[in-house]
Amino acid sequence: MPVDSFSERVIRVIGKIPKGKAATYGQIAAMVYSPRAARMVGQVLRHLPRRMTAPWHRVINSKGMISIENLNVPKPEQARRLQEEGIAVSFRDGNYWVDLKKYLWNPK
DNA sequence: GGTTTGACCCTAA
DNA sequence: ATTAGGGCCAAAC
Repeated sequence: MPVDSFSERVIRVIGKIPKGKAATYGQIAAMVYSPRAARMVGQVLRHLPRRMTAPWHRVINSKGMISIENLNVPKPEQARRLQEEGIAVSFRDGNYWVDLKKYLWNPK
């Protein structure tokens, strides 16, 4: 029996993000019925196994910035993965940015 | 068990 | 417009 843990729900929701779109942490938190647990979403991804095929790279913060740093996965890799999906990523002030107006996932 | 910790977000100054 | 501070809540310790 699979446990209906917060982590499982988060991973499940991330798997639904369509290619070429991006979602924010807060957005995902809201979708798992814990609108204030945005930070937790990041905590889940922090412990994500490397073999995970889930599109974790489509998750960014509310400003459209890639928040990753000094973890097992470097920022440039996430930026490149997004670009490969057709998402424009710009580099500003030492960080990568995505235009949320264009690429934010609009779930139903 | 309690305490600490964040891939964050929102508000106020 | 930018910056600073506090809240959040589940997982890790």
